[in-house]
Amino acid sequence: MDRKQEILKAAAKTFSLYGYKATSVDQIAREASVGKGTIYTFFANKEDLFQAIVLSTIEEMKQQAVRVLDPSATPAENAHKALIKMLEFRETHQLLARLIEEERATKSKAVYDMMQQVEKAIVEFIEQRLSRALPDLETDPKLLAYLLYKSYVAFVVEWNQLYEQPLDEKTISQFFHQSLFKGL
Amino acid sequence: MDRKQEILKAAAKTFSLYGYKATSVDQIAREASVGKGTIYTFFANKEDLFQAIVLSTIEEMKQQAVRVLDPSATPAENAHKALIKMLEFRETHQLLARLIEEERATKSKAVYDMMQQVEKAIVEFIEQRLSRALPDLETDPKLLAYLLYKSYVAFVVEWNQLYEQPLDEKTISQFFHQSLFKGL
DNA sequence: GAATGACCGTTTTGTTATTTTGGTCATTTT
DNA sequence: AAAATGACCAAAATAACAAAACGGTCATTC
Repeated sequence: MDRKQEILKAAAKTFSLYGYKATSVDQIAREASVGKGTIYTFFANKEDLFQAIVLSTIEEMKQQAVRVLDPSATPAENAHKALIKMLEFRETHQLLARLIEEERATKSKAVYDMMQQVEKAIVEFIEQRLSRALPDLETDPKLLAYLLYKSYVAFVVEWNQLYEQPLDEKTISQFFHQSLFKGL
Repeated sequence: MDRKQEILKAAAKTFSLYGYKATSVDQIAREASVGKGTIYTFFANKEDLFQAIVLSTIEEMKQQAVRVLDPSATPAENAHKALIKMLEFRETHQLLARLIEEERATKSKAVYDMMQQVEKAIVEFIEQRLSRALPDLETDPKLLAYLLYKSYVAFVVEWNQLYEQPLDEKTISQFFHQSLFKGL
């Protein structure tokens, strides 16, 4: 395996384990069995390397979302499935889960920026699927995708932060079909 | 004016000016021209006093929301008006604006809890208006109110955190009538 | 020419001394 | 007698400083 891939692998591992800030470039170099200077021949700086890791994680997430799509299902059902899968990925994937935790605990600009990229990727994915499946929609697909994403986060992730009584997934999907997806 | 009101007035003023954590009980006592001990004859502790201030602020917000309702308007239009007004209040009112800032900058449990109460109050207000205006709704009004609140926050407050291109209020209200309010 | 680690200025962390804080309660004021 | 008060206390926050760790560079090595 070439050195760049070795570095990427080591960085993904250590970032996932300790988070962005708590991982030192020395640590990554040691894990990759590479001199520290070598890292800087492939990446401009620590954040640039971080960016590369996050980008490939986003690709992985999108692939998982594609895999869950069903050509025979309605656009609404596919949007639902894709969103649920991506939100699950966001909370399950070692790196992303670690970054969410790190963002809450500290207030690192770098981590915040990366999580924002993840958000944008999800919205963009939904938007593209939406405008492909429903080409002559009167509403702006970007606004619609953003609304769907924010609504899913609100119900799947944030509901429990505000209310004791948890919300099971059946209730959520039923409610969404009664409200959000009504006009779709 | 009696001492309790004097204390409440002083606390509201200093909390609004310096935030919760940066305001000391001594400071409030001085501002209220009252001995520190007197404060503790009316309130169990600093947070209890804070709570009282926030509760009355919430009442003020709800009153402003009621004032904006129009009996001859549709339930959707009234929900829209009330939400816009309450979100505006949240960002305009000295105390709440200060607390939002404080919550972002530090991670104080007390401030977080209070802002959560504000959120709950907004959702509850919308829920009550909704079930009064539309008594035989097939969807749970609490879920609907929560969806509306979260959607308005997403578009009115959070959109600019993710995208450069700002969203004018006309576009937002038009979009909501095409999507969220379609089934209402 | 690619890889390296000793090296550098800066930032973060650990430590201790000092100050400020929320809350109490014996005393004073009404 | 009841309400008000501020000196007082343990605990928490802050300041000041030393020491360690950090991201990034670059002369040297491979």
